[in-house]
Amino acid sequence: MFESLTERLSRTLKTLRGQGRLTEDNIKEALRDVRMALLEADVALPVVRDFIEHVRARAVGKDVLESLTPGQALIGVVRDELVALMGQANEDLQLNVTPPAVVLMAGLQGSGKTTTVAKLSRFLKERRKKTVLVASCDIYRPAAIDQLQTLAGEVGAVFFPSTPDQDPVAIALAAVESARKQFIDVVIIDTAGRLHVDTEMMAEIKRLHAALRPVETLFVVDGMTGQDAVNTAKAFSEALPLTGVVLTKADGDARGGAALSVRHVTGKPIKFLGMGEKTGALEPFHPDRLASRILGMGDVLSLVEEAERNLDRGKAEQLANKLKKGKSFDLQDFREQMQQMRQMGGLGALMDKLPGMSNVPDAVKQQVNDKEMLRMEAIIGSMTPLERRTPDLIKGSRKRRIAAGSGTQVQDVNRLLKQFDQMQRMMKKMSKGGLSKMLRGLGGRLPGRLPF
RNA sequence: GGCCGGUCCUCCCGCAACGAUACGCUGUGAACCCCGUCAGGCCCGGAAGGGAGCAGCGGCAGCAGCGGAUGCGUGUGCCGGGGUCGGGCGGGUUCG
Repeated sequence: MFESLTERLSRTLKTLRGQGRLTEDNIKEALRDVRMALLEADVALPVVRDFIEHVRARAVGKDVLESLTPGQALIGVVRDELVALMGQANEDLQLNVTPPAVVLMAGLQGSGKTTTVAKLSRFLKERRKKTVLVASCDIYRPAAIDQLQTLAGEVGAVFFPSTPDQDPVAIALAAVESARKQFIDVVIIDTAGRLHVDTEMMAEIKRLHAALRPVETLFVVDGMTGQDAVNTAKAFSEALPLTGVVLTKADGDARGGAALSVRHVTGKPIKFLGMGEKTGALEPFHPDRLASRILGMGDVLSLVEEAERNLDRGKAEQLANKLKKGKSFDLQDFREQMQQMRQMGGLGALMDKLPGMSNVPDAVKQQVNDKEMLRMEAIIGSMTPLERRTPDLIKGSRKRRIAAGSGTQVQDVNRLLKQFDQMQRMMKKMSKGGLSKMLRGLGGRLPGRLPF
């Protein structure tokens, strides 16, 4: 995400030269480039102007500490200002009210509202241990109700049924009532979306808001629409007391203008980022982390959190023990590691968060993309348990079978075996040289997995 | 010479024993050149949909162990019944 912005900024800041302290002169050019980068990223003009001004004010006269290049010093300032721009700290949902806490979702059609409802349900359920009830007030599009029902089943939320002939307000009130009776913690109300901001819809959502008095009113907006996203957010925030914004499709947004502008323009914090189609792909919005990420410094913090959450510690230890006993790392282990990696959102998400990855050429990134990994898993999946344990067994006719069964070529199987071989050798070395130390920090294993 | 009884040889029937088999159970099972279901991955399609199909799983063939009917077989049997040619032994009286 935000690749093009990241790329532009890091290039600019890296080339900054000068000595001793930052002066008006030596940062002037750099700031002009930063400004260009931001504008290209579709950040709203007033936002850019303010931002540059702030950076200039703070940067000028700032001493460059020893061992820092002026570029690094400026990065520090830019980073701080980015954080300030996006809202200091992560703003959590306010759920400490008499249950059920009502969350109202608003947004244009196609912004990903219904999906976000599902993602949010899952998020609340898995990470906050809340019970969730969802209801759709989108009476204009019956398919939306069905869609929500399906998604609710997937994420384990209670679905409150509604039909197109009901009044949205009636549905919403009934849903809240039902939740109260069932002692459900959170009620999420999905609303109708329109292609454009129109008064009728605004009236309806105002009615809903007045009737429900929701503790959270979240505005869902498609990050890829850039300036438009900011404008609609502004329109909504004037009509409704929004409590936060959810920026969806952030993974596909190379520029990031919306993420940077929304807060400044509307005064509302971004609370979540939607990072993909899967129901688990919702991240709390951390301005500081995102700022680091944008500047190509990576987001190791999120990465570690993610790892903590997704990696199976038991399995990791099992593997460690196995290796310690002198058993070799086999294809089964190889596969498990790949699966765990995919649970963390795949290589793409991983590399996005690792520092310095913006310097890795795209060609290399593509070489080890997620699709490739999926195929590798498929190849291993086509082997018998015996073959996974004893890869040496795999010769000509077996390779042919495996390739055919996994929809790949024999060369692909060969490549996988070769990669595995390298990995195995590495694991052996590691087990000799204090593997436990390596495994203590789970993060330590990650680089070892990259097959190049 | 004829008669009767055992015996030996031989034949038939039965019984038993053993063997092989049908079958049953349990385990194992062919990586693929076996079947079913086929995750993933693959293919065709704009899509809706189709299709091929590895692993797994469930089976089948195969293999091993256990049980084992009818029927079958047997250089089996201090077994039972019967037949017969002959050998030999014994009995005994009527007959020549």
